[in-house]
Parts: sequence; C-alpha cells; structure tokens
Amino acid sequence: MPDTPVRVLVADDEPLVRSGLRLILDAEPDLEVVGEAGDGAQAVELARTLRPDVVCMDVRMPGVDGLRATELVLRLPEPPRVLVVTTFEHDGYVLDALTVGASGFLLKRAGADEMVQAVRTVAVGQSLLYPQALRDLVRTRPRATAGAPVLTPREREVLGLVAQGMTNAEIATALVVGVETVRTHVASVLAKLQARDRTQAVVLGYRAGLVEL
Amino acid sequence: MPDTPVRVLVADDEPLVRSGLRLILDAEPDLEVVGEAGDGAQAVELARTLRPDVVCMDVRMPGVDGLRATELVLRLPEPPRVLVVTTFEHDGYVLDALTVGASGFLLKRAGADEMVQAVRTVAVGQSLLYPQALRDLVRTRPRATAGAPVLTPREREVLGLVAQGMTNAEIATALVVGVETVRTHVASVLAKLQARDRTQAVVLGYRAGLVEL
DNA sequence: GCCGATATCCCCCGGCCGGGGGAGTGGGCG
DNA sequence: CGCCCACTCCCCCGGCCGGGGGATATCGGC
Repeated sequence: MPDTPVRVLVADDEPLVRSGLRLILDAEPDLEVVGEAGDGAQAVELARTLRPDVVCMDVRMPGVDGLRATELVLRLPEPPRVLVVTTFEHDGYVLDALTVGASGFLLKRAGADEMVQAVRTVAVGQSLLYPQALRDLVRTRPRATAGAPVLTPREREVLGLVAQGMTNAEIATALVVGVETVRTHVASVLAKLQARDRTQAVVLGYRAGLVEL
Repeated sequence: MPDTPVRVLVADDEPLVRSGLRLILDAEPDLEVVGEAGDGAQAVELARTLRPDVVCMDVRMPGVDGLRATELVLRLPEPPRVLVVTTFEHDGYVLDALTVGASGFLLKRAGADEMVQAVRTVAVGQSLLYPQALRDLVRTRPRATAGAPVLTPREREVLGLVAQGMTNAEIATALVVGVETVRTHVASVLAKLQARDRTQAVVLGYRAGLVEL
C-alpha cells in the first residue's frame, strides 16, 4: 500500500528527542524522516525546501516557537500537515495549536506505535488528538442535558433571563407577570439546581446545558 | 508489529455498507471484522459477547440509534473504542457523539485508506475526527480576550471565585483577606465590566473570555 | 522623591434577594 | 371525578449585596 513513503520533518530543540523520533519513525517502511529542525525558524525553512508531508512540531522551542512556526508553515504553498507534540498535558496549548490550524496534538509520552499511528493519521488528512484533549474541548461545550435537573418551561425561561443579568422586577416586566411569581420560579430553579444564589444558578444551569451564554 | 489483529465490530443498518466496510477492513492483515450489527440493540449485544477492540457505529439506525448505542457500549466492562460514522457533514451529531464518549467521528465518504487508518488510530487509544469537525469544535470557543476590559490580577482572581458562586465572605476566607477588601475588588470589577450585579459580572466576564466556566 | 496603580481595610445605608410560610387557578391523566 | 402539576400571587423577615464616602501601605516608574 505505501507506494511512496510519508515524508516527515521533525522539529524539536532537543537533539535527543529528534533522534528518538527519527529512530521510531524510520523504523516504519512507510515513513521517512527527511529532515530535522532545532527551532521554529529552521522548521519553516526546511518545510519550504524539503516539502514534507507531515511536520512533527514541538511547542516549546527557542526563538520562533512551535505555534508561530505552525502558522508560518501552513502558509506555504501546498503546506504539510502539522502534528504538534508537547511534553505536558494541561498546558493549554491544545486550543491554540488547533486554532492556528494544526492537524493533531500529541503528548511526548505517547508510545512509539501511537506516534507512528498519529503520523499516518494526519498524513491521510485526518485530525487527531489525545483523548483528554478532545474531552477538554467537548467539555467546554457541555451539551450535558443528560442527568440535568428537570425544569418546567417557565423555569427555564426565567433562568434564561436571570442569566441575562436581569433582576426579578425586570423579569416580571419582561414576562408580564407579578414579581412574586418570578420569585417563586427563581426559588424553584434554585432548589432544583441546588444553587444558593442566582449567580450559582447561572453557572450550574450553564454547565447543565440549560442556558446558553 | 500486529501481534494480534484489531478486532472490529461493524454496526450499520445498511447491509451494503456493512459488506463494504468488511471488505475494506478485512483486506488489512492487522484488522479483523468479527461481527456485524444491523441496529443499535444488536450492536450493544454483540459488543458485549464478541468483545471487539473497536466498534464502527453508524449514527442513524432504526430503534436504538448510534449515539444511544455508543453510550451503552461504553458502559460495558472494558469497553471497546467507538468510531462513529455518518453520511453527512453538518448534521450536528459530532458534538453529541463526542459528548457520549466516542473516540472518533468519520464521514462515510472517507476513502478506504482513511477508514483503515481511523480504525487503527482509535485502536491505539487516540481520538480522531475529520478536519472540519475539529475546526467547528475550535471555532465555538471565541476566546474573545480582544477589547476586553483590563482587570488587575487580583480582580480576575476575585471574579473567578464570584463565578464559582461564592459569597464575598467565602471569597474573603479563600483569599485570606478581609471582607471589605473583597467588596472593593468586586466593586471595581462591576465598574469595569459595567455590570450591575455579580450575576451580570459573571456572564459578561465569561463572554469577554475573562473567566472559565 | 513624587505619583499612580494595586491591594488592603473601614463605616453607613437602602435595596434586592432568598427562605419560610400559604393559596388560588387551570390542565392533564388515571 | 379527583389528583397532581405548573403557574400565578401574597406576606414577613433576615441577610447579603452594592453605592457612597474615605484611609493606609507597597511597589514601580518617571
């Protein structure tokens, strides 16, 4: 199946890491490491001249860092796919890396086979990340209506207005009902969400997917 | 390298699609289709008895649909990875699928090699989706720090705790300062965000990218 | 050395909020 | 028909909140 091997460029400021990656990837008949870069600027330059299919890009590098380098690499004509690699799990680079257009995000402590698989995956044009990163991305959009407290339509409506920052009086006006009624609804919402305040109600309601912000 | 082949269960209500997938996957020496399910209930049952490594799950199926089936499959002891497959690009299933814990999301019009690669990728425990889906996920995170009011570090910290639903007294305890101090910081935050109350502050702060929820 | 920004603390007061009760209407379902 | 639920309204009260003043200390920069 591998008519021509996938051409890979490795960019990392640690020579040891570069050697390790080269060993791992070159061991596969369908992968071929065509170059190594020690910083972001070099990575961009080599990507331009060597025209690899995939760039394995470290995030932390001296000078031009991995994210900036990724941006620049992706501006090349017929750009390679960029697989961003980092050491630590929760350093918040994931979102930034994906925003600038990386095809994947991988941890350095991934096994050799995972690394190989990842290169192949982005080579065919798919996107990939380690499971926790995906979960983090999804978590920020918690369409978690599952297991959420059951609010009546009116209660959801009131919660929505509470989340707009409206006072009970304003909500009463908006819904054309008495303030006392609103107070009752708010009280129900607080009880159901187990919130002490309207502020907590907004946060919990948001997390439960009951309100949009 | 493939000591034992990856065991795959195919779930799709179209017999033609099942046959196609079987042909594609069985052609690979390291992949082995161990069963086919025609609906969600069957998929769950076969996943339980056959104990595959990966389930290729169609979203639209009669009876128990793919998403529900995915949830159930993932509740099995030592569950397989689930690769959700669908026909259309923008049907909004992506987020739901990932929320219920799918490891990947793929389009049916993906080529044979992409499909094979995808199965291998999720088999080693990574997550994958087609590039546009990832872009959509990222796009929904505005990160609109641009033009946001400038809060001092302490003010951001206080706002963060306010967003947890804490009262001024609790925040004071948490930060080991007087309640009056917290009141001052909160007042500054309200002024800078032009919020009338802490509830509005949370919402505005969230929209401005100043707090995470 | 002065000034601005930041962070800390203090007082008064009006108001909205949230908890505790109670109570009447209508609609849906057994 | 009777029951339950959702929706509506009412009263009292304690507490936290937010606006209005002001005060002190530290740090960094011009």
